[in-house]
Amino acid sequence: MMNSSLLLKEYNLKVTPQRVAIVEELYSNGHMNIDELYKKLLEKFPSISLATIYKNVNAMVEKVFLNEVKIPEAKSVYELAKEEHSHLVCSSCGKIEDITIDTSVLQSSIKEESAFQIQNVDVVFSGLCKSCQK
Amino acid sequence: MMNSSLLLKEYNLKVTPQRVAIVEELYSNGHMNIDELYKKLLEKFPSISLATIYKNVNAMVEKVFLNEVKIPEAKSVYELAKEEHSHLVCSSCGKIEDITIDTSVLQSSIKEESAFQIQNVDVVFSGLCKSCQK
DNA sequence: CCTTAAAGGAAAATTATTATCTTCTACTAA
DNA sequence: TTAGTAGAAGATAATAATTTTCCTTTAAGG
Repeated sequence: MMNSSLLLKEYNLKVTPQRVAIVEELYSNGHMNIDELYKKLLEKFPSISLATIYKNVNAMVEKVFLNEVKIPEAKSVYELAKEEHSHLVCSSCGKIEDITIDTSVLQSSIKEESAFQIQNVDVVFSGLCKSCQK
Repeated sequence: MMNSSLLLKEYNLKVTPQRVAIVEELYSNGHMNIDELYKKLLEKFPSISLATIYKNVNAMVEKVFLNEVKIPEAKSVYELAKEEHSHLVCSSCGKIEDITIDTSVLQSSIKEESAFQIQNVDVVFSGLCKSCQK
């Protein structure tokens, strides 16, 4: 269970039923693209507009309440912001999982090779999930 | 210097002046998005169509002659396929650099945490390039 | 050369995203 | 509580991005 309204308020987002639904969908599904969100919300709000999805997702990404995750050969998905983590994507069924890995190892190797001042690391693993391995 | 024609042939892509130009632009610029490619090629081929860029880039990606690189908060860029490597992106000026890192460290930590069978890892570092640090 | 499969270009068709406008609703301050 | 208001929703149009179609041209092999 989660308190979506409270969360939205903390991020200075006005609480509306549509926004609450977006948050709850993402909470229970983990990662969804625009289309999936739209189709899901249509069930609850038969007259919801796709523009509403776009506007809200964009607003939430602005506030860093949601993160956009870019996946190789697939549409971007969105997730509720949380501690830093990486992603596992099944190249067969598309399933996405979170995984926590230690990226500090990488950071240090960068320092030696490049003059970049690193602020962030995005890691996406592609492979086969358990059920697609068979 | 490089032999674009030969390369194209090796990938079973018919050699046309437009394709040669795409390869040579990518060879000298490293990473370009569709728009940048289009604008550059327009200089050489004033009547080139944007569809030609799309069709060729897609064809080359299919043949795994080009790779699409998805960058956070930016358009995808394309690069000539080569040994596995990661990317550094300057969040200020957009500059993109290649970097070789050892991702095997990550792979092993996955094995412990997840049932995924990893095939590939994409890593994108975001930060400030040397000249944007000042 | 000649033939042919495939590429280029123009334009149309799709798809994705954003903007505009009106109506409605969540929040604030009296 | 209620009235006022900023901002959200919905409908629709507009714009942008990408793909497809169709016809003409061209690269490559015989």
